[in-house]
Amino acid sequence: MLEYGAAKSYAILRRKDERVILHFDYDCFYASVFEAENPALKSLPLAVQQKQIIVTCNYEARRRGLHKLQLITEARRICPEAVIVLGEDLTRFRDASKLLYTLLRTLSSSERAEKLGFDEVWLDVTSLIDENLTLLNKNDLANSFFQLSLTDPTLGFPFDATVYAGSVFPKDNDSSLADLAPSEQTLQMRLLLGSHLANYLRLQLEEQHGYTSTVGISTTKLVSKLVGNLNKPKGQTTLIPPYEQDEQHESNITRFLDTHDIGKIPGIGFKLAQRLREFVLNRPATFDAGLVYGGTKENVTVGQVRQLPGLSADLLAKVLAGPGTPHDVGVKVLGLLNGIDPTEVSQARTVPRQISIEDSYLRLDTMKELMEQLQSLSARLVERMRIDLTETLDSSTNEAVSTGEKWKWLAHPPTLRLTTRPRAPLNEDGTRQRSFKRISRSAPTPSFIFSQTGLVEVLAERLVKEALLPLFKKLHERSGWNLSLLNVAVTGMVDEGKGGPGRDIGSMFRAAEGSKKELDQQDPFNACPPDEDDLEPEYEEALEQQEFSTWEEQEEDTEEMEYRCPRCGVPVPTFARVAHERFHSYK
DNA sequence: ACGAAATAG
DNA sequence: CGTTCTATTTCGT
Repeated sequence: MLEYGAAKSYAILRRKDERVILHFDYDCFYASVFEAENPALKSLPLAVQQKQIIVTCNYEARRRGLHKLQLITEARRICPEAVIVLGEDLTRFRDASKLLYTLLRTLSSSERAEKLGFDEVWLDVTSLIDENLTLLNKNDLANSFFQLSLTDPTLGFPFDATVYAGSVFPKDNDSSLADLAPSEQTLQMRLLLGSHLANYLRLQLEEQHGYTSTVGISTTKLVSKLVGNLNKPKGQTTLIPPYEQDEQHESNITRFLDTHDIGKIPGIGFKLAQRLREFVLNRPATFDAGLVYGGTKENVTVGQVRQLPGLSADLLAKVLAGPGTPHDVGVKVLGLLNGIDPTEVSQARTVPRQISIEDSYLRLDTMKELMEQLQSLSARLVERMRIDLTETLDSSTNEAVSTGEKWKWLAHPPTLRLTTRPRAPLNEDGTRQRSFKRISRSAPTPSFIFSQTGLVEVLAERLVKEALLPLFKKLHERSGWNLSLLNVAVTGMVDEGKGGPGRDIGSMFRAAEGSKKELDQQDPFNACPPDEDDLEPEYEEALEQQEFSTWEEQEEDTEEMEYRCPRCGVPVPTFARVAHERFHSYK
């Protein structure tokens, strides 16, 4: 954790490129979901509509002049033969997103798999890459085999380790491997392995579920996400070394980032970009309204900011200061400009942190209409909670029989929140404020909404009366409200039944991929494996799930062939492999 | 803990 | 660029 050299008032940035991170972006995701449901659509121009706009369209439609955020009327005029489907119900997208995410997480055995929206996933595949680095036969790199599993050496794919899979940046790569410093050569090999893993995973997404994707491969979330954009759709790009700048080489990271508009950098949003542009251009804020699609705008690049004389974290902190700005923006942004991003790919969660349902209105100013809308939003919220926060109980288990319950809550959100956006709030003096800001109030979540017997509609009605109306009164004590938005949310969910390591399927994978160094330091003479009776109850469930999710691809191999643990050499029967791995992973 | 703000798809 | 409907993180209190 030494990305930033320690210093009081200024920070010295240091590269740290010890990870391999893949960033997946599913191509025109919404359109692909409809194509997966109905493959006949693949050859047709297909667009997905929400309200009055095309939110995305397939590449056949793009060839005919359709594009994102296009008005339906315009789309119809330009391409009357286009198939336009409604995509306002997000359920199918949420389901497809989960399916693909599960495949990526399972195949890469990655503890760290982070979703952004429905169509992006980061994988930190460092452990898997480093394992495979040690398995390479340097005398026959062209005929390498990438092992996806520590326990099953046959699970994986052959590949040619003398070349990258897919595209690289920079293309005109003139520096040969031998020119690079040893650390850069290692990085080169790790990224090369990453490119082949990415290629394999893209193939699996397409073969198993029919989705094409675009991938970026590098050492940080920042760069992996940006570099993927160079070859889309259905492509992948690896940002190749050198990453570190020295006398002979310019850093490819800097070379790549410097041409980007400042606002294109993830983490530099609208506000920060505006302040940076203003600072570089040395003139008051530039307007940002009224731009036509594809129109020009003030272009300030990462390179322009990065190369400003006297630039420091302190200077950036002063430039970027404002209400709500994080205190470490200076260091963070200076890092981003230099392609340094220590942000970890976060662990897979079993439940989201919050669920919210909202709707917007042209006018909402009567109590009757308010009650109806709160009722509708509440019902949708309870439905979503039952989908996203529960796990269906197997009717054959004891638990279901003893409790008579149909499902188990995976989380109990402690907080209920009501948010509104007043359209023209009336002050005491009768003047009008123009604001699109949201205001909210929250309260403890009433426990009755976790009822398994209550009808959604009934629970929703009670939620409105007992919890939401009091919150609404807190928000709008004075009369004369007129709302343009209502939002009802439950927040603060934490993964339950996940008290410590080894208590969920995710950490089983994590354990199985734990760092090689640690595993090698285990005492090889320890007795193993432990009796199944000694395992925690969660083990059985985890074993079943793991078998299902990682071993189902094997077509044969149902024979009892003897398998010896690669760590300690003891024979381990198939059914006990997970337990055995676990034994090694925890001291 | 609560409410707002910033960022992102 | 905007908007809509989300979701996450972080700030100040």
